[in-house]
Amino acid sequence: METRELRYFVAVAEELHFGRAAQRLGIAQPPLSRAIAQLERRLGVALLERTSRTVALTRAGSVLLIEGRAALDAVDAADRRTRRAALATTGHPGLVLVTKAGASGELLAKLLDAYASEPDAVPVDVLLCGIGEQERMLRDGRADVALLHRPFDSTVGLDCEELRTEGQVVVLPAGHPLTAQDEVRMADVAELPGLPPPRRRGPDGTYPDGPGPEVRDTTQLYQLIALSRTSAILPESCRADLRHDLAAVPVVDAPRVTTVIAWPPHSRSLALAALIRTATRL
Amino acid sequence: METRELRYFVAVAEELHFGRAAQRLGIAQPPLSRAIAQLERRLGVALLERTSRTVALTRAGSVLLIEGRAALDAVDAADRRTRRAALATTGHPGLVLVTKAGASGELLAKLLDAYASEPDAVPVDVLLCGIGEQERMLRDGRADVALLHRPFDSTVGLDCEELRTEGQVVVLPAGHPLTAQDEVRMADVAELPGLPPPRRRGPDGTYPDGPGPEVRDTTQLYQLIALSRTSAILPESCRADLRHDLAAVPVVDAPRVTTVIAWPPHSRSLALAALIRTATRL
DNA sequence: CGGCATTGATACCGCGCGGGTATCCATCGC
DNA sequence: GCGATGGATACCCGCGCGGTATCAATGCCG
Repeated sequence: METRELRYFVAVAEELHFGRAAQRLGIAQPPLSRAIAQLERRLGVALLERTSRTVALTRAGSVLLIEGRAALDAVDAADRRTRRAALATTGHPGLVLVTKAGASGELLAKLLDAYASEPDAVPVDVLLCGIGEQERMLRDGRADVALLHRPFDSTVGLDCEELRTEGQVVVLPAGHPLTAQDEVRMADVAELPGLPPPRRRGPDGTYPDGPGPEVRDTTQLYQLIALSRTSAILPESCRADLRHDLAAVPVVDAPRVTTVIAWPPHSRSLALAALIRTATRL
Repeated sequence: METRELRYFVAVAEELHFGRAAQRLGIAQPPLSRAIAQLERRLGVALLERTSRTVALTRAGSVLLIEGRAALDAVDAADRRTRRAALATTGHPGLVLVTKAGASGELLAKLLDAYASEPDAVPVDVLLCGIGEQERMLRDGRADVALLHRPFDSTVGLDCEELRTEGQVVVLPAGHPLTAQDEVRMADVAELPGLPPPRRRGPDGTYPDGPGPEVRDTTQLYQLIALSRTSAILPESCRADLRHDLAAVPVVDAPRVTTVIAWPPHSRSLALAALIRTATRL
């Protein structure tokens, strides 16, 4: 099976439309039809149900969609990491660390500081990305290592080490009545009048339904809280860089959040190993 | 990057010889030289150092060897799992479970029994393989789920659940002086005169150096112990199916062994989920 | 119920690329 | 210095990928 065939199939399976898929791939529709037919012939498996008006996935097709995406990510990762390894010999870049924008700020700063003072440290690029994108970044080679937060992020298919766990706080507009208390419980903040919980983008790029505002990153979130449009439950370390017009109150019975450092399972890079060692010794 | 190019490169990188690699791939040597040159040109990266007498990997080449193998495994997995999914609709096979030959016998039997009596169970093929091969089987799609034993097997890059932990025993020829004791310590069995520890095949297919015999599976091992050529430290559950001419003595300070059920991280199969649920409830 | 738009499949064509053979050139061993 | 070894180069052929034109089946509309 060639990656070209996989790319073609994934495009059709995602669009469920040969014309649009062909457009997305930058080829004409007939060669695409032919390529899919040939793939099915070679596999000896029907992947799509076509009714000349509509296209649907068979059971085998769904399997190939999932597995094919993973395989394409692995190929992309091979490409990117090879290119980066070549640059590394000639000098500059080193590791790419990815984390959620606006999370674990001081932990990250401490880690980068400690690592930079190691004898054979290499430059570390920091990449900030949206919620749930880190795993993909690691899998397709855009990043080498990530800071994740359990239980929010899944560490499925990754190697990881725990760095620390912390409680959570509810972040409210300064002056909100609840800020007078020194602690609250989940029940107290589950349904705050006028402050519905924000809706975050899911892994599929869509937002769940509900009354709260859609948020993409922490800056947006803070601004919306300052405007009294929403509230949020966040790890207590967020207090370190909270805006002056926000206040945080510990939520004693919120699930504890574990910050982990995670990396793709087969990495053999010495620089990565040193960074991880530094992180676990913090 | 096409899988054909990856296969070609991996062959050359493993053989470090264009002629032999071409032979292995079933093509002539010149097209192979060209394909590698083209791959290097497209990546913009030197992968091999050629000196017209010898071939060596560059740093980038080593990265591509590791990452490329993983990517090819992922593509193979997509192929195999798709084929199997198609068969599943028409009837017979279901899940493939892989474990080390001769380990966790009764646990496996209990698991298969319990699962078979579930309402919507599918047939489970059991595959036995050598030490350290299971991870590869899961990654390239030859198996769906495995029983592994920590700390011996690595669960890197896999999802898993712990099933049970147990102590270890030293297995000796019946009548050996130590079998008179009801327990021993690691120090007592570290260097048994005349019974050097067996040498097991490593992940790269080679055996470490040392005085002990090479063993590939448990049957061989038992036979060699019965012949007083070696001894072994094994999980205590091995006592259930020990030959009559062997004896086991608990080793009180040996590391405890954890049996885990492991599967590739992105599986979405309902049958697999049911099997795992059954396993964790045992 | 007939015309039209939509959408996937088929027919056919041209060229680029992968693979083959023959050969060259550099290096090593004697 | 000569042959053997091993990778690169030159050249040719045929398959296969991608393109255009067209067909065929289905759903929508009047």
